[in-house]
Amino acid sequence: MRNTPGSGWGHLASAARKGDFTERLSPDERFEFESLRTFSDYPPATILFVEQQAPDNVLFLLTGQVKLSLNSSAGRRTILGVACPGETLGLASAFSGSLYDITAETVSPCMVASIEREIFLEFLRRHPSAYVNIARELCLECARACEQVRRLGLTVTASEKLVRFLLEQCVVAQRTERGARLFCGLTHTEIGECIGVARETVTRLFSDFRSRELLESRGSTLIISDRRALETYAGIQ
Amino acid sequence: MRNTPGSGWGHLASAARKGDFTERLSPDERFEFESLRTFSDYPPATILFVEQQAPDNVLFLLTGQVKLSLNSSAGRRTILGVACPGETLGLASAFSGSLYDITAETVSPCMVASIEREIFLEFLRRHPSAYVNIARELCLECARACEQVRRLGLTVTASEKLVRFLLEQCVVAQRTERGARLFCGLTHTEIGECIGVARETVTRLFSDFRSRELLESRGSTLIISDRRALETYAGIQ
DNA sequence: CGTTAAGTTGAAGTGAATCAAGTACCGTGG
DNA sequence: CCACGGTACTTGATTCACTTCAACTTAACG
Repeated sequence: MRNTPGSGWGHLASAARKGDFTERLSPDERFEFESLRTFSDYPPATILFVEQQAPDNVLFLLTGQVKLSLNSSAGRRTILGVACPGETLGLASAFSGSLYDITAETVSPCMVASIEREIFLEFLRRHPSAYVNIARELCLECARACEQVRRLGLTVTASEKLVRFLLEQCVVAQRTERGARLFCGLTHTEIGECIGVARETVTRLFSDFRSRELLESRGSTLIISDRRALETYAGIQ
Repeated sequence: MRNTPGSGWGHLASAARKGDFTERLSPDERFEFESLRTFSDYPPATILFVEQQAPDNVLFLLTGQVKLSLNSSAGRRTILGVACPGETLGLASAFSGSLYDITAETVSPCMVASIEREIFLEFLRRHPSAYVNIARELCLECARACEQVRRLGLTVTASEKLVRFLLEQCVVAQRTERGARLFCGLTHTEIGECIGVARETVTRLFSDFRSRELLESRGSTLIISDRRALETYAGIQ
């Protein structure tokens, strides 16, 4: 289950997440907005910004996937999720001007549009209607953080955590005759960081699920034949 | 440590949190905005809205404290925090129109202003400048959720969780000659739900801390004489 | 083809949950 | 005034799910 660029849930989830800042701008506004942007390309595993850093720019992800995480000084980490093209990155901090509370790291090669914070705020002042988009994006950020609180705070056992996590991913899975088929480009370490359990526990749970024929996994591809069986095994409902 | 109405951290934290929706509205806008509101009074322990409920109204907390939590169908709960006067309640859901992802419950007697969602959105359409306030409030919601992810995901031991939680509260504590003095109107059960540990563990940790003279507690009042000692004991830094 | 990262599996240790029993406190009403 | 019920807090004993450590295999990549 290696971390092949572009193999994350990201590109699939984009349909569900669908952030797009230029939506609902008038053609004029959109033209002006786009003229303010500068573009950068980043290879995989590039840190775009880290916690405690001051936000100088507002970032818009155009292509690629970006891993959003919270890190402790003790080296612990929790992954909030993977941002998809169209999303803004760390907008809550960039807008409010407070230090970033998350870290953003590219997973695949990424193209990012960037606008200097002050210029962006100035644009907003001149075109308040663009705030609709800000608000929508901020709602997405809230929802993402809430999801993570759910994952970490409302689950008891490790298997429940993992099963819930997998079922969340199923909303973007392909339905096949064998069951829901989904592509997970995250390593066991990263899955562990998503749900707050140790790497080895993820491995053990996967092989446990496999031996009980609750799922099949080959490489980054998972096939969940019987959602219901998985749920009941993990003690959900 | 009983739950006396009005004795939560809420009224103290309000200085730090300071949400106020009418800020940065022109006098005219403010007048119109205020004319749209209807008012309600609620006794303590009233549920204002629950998860999965559709947001029909946008709520503004005028007086009192409101506990914000996430609940699982299995009866598990995690408390995000306590909203203070001036804050909007569940704005991310109310604005986006998606089902509430949190539950709001009054802690003390509360006065709440309410505007029908459609009317509120209409007001926004006519006065886009009011979006500044929306965005600011949404940033607060994001920050609160992120804090909770930190509490749940980036701490290892229960004592670390509790110490970090207490130190967070210290930002609004009174400095006395004996140390930081703070008022915590939450029960052990609720503290446990804040940091994700069992009620008994909270009790044990408090008595442990007390016996090591890391803090004093009488009723709802806590005195932390030596922050540094607490931190090192919990393995922080 | 060697080096590094990811995955796998076993054994051991432990922190915290759970269960259980008892105490302290508060308001109410006889 | 005291018995009563309810809630919160306290403490001990037990259990177990998960972490940690360690050794090893497998896969990726220059």
